[in-house]
Amino acid sequence: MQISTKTGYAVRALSELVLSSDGKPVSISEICRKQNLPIKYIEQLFRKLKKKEIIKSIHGSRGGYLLNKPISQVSLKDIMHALDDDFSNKFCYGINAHSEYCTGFPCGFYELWDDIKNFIEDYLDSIKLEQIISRLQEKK
Amino acid sequence: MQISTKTGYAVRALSELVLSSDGKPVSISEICRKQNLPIKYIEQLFRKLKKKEIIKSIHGSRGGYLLNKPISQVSLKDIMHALDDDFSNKFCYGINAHSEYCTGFPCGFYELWDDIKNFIEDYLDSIKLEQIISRLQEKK
DNA sequence: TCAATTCATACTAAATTACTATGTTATCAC
DNA sequence: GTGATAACATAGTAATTTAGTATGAATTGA
Repeated sequence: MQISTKTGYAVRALSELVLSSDGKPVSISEICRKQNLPIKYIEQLFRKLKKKEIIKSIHGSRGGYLLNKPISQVSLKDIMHALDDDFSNKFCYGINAHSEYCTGFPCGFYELWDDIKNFIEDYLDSIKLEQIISRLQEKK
Repeated sequence: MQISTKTGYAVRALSELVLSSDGKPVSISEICRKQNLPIKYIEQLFRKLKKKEIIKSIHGSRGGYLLNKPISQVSLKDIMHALDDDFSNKFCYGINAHSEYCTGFPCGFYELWDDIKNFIEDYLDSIKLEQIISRLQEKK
């Protein structure tokens, strides 16, 4: 029950993308230089974010990435889902299905875990990149 | 960002403890037989729960465990904290402190992660063993 | 043509997780 | 007082996950 380093990196990288972009694509190397992040790892994360259409890319020299949606329409939930393919499934069913110690599905606790998952996902979905960035700017 | 198997096991075991106890201590072997859980693993978890005074134990033959608080005063947060020593610290600071890719503490994102941690912890603290057990009984 | 970029896959070291193994100690029933 | 049944304690371990690195190919602008 914690935010992963991966999610933390993606949020830092996406924020930097937004702040550095003035309509032109921003390269991963620029983002990683400014935010002190591992280039090859962020490349992987950005490809996943692109697959989910959170960002788009431009190939070649002077290429890079651009946000594909308004910052008010990209949530922490979106980002986490993009990075972790079966985010939702893992939440309960992944707890102990396939284990000999699982008492079958759905067990008596299923709805509990499902409610928790939904509550937390709704909350994470309410946190948009827009807010994250304006928090950063307030601090300056 | 998911509930661990460990937490799942502890909730199952504690619920079984409450349901099986009529004032007398319930042994781990009985709990694990009824709930299909690994005895030696649950022993470890119960020792941690005892250290945090969620349960108490009685040694020897006919011994076992008893809840140490009313079911209305044991929350999911309490259980998770008992099982995972530095639950809170891990949440943000553990994201990437000590990593060469951490930009220092507190970084511009610290308050974001901290707010998320607090929100989720408050929510988990609102879920009491009492509710968990009454959910189980509704289903019967 | 070259440099800068994204794209793709495979590999890997370290940490974590979910256990098992091997005991010791305490208490009750007989 | 002996044996069974418990909790208590620590060490080990196999599988998985995490957070990367390595090595390259494909694409495009200057």
